Amino acid sequence: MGRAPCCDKANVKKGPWSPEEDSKLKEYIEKNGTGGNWISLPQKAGLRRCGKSCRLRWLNYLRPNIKHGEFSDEEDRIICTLYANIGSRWSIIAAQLPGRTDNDIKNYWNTKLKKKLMSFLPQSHTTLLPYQNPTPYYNQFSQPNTSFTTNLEPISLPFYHNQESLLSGVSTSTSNVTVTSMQYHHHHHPMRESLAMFGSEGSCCSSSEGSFGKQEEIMGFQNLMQNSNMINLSHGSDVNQWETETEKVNLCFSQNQKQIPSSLGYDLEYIKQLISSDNGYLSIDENKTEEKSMYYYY
DNA sequence: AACCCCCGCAACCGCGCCGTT
DNA sequence: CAACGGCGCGGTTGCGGGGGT
Repeated sequence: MGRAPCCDKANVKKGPWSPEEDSKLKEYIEKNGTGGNWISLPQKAGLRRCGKSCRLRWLNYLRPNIKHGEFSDEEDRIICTLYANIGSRWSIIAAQLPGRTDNDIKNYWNTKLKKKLMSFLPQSHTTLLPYQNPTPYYNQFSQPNTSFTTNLEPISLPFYHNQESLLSGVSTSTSNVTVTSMQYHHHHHPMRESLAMFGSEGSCCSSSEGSFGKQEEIMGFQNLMQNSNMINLSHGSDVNQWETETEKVNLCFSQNQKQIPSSLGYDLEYIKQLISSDNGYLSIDENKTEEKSMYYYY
């Protein structure tokens, strides 16, 4: 019992777009807009294409102000910073890079940037990563949360799907920008899941048959970021800022009528040790209570 | 010159969410 | 409140071009 196909696959052209198809689509949308209905658009525009295909072609290639070509160092830095914090949420990352599409960034990351970065990653950073049973310590009723600061220009993460699912707030503190986001629980959340891995004994992994899966990659990447000078993920040591963060997170939770799990189960000391080691990037203030630390990451 | 392999990118696909009925 | 249709997202695929042998 699969989902019904979105279009008549038999009568729909697939594969690369011809210049004629491009101009038909462009002309139609420039004249009429998308009409809020991609499914019926191809027929109206005289195209034998699936609506989804038209949408993709328009968004990734035909719409105005699309930037193609080399990514700048600044763009690299933004991509790396955001990937380290939110993972492969390409649409959100793309929203911070005017003219770039999520597809572009995804391809760029997978083919070039990741390799570039991993070439900086010492072997030890991939082998010492504690990969243990990724038992989720959050439960389905908890709203995962991540909070981080960067030295980037202020950015505002877009509300995602709906406000109950994702709350985001941006506040500035001196030269730093603090971002608090809550993401709906179905989506992968690298920080949450990375931390969830730390906690328990156990050896089996149900999520990936490979020896170095997605989460390890992100963890390794976060380690790399911490140990390089590419970005500074340090949290401000300002207590007021911390309080603001906590309030913000609490606000998010109260707005959602959600409960923070009473016992998250991971070894906080270990995490602290890990994160605050080396040159102190992504450091956690020793004065912060365990409870606050939990709020901070969840 | 011919073949093979690798890489990059455009496009496809499946799934989850949301709004509407 | 459930069913349905449409949209958007992230992962994956496959084609074409370029470099190496």
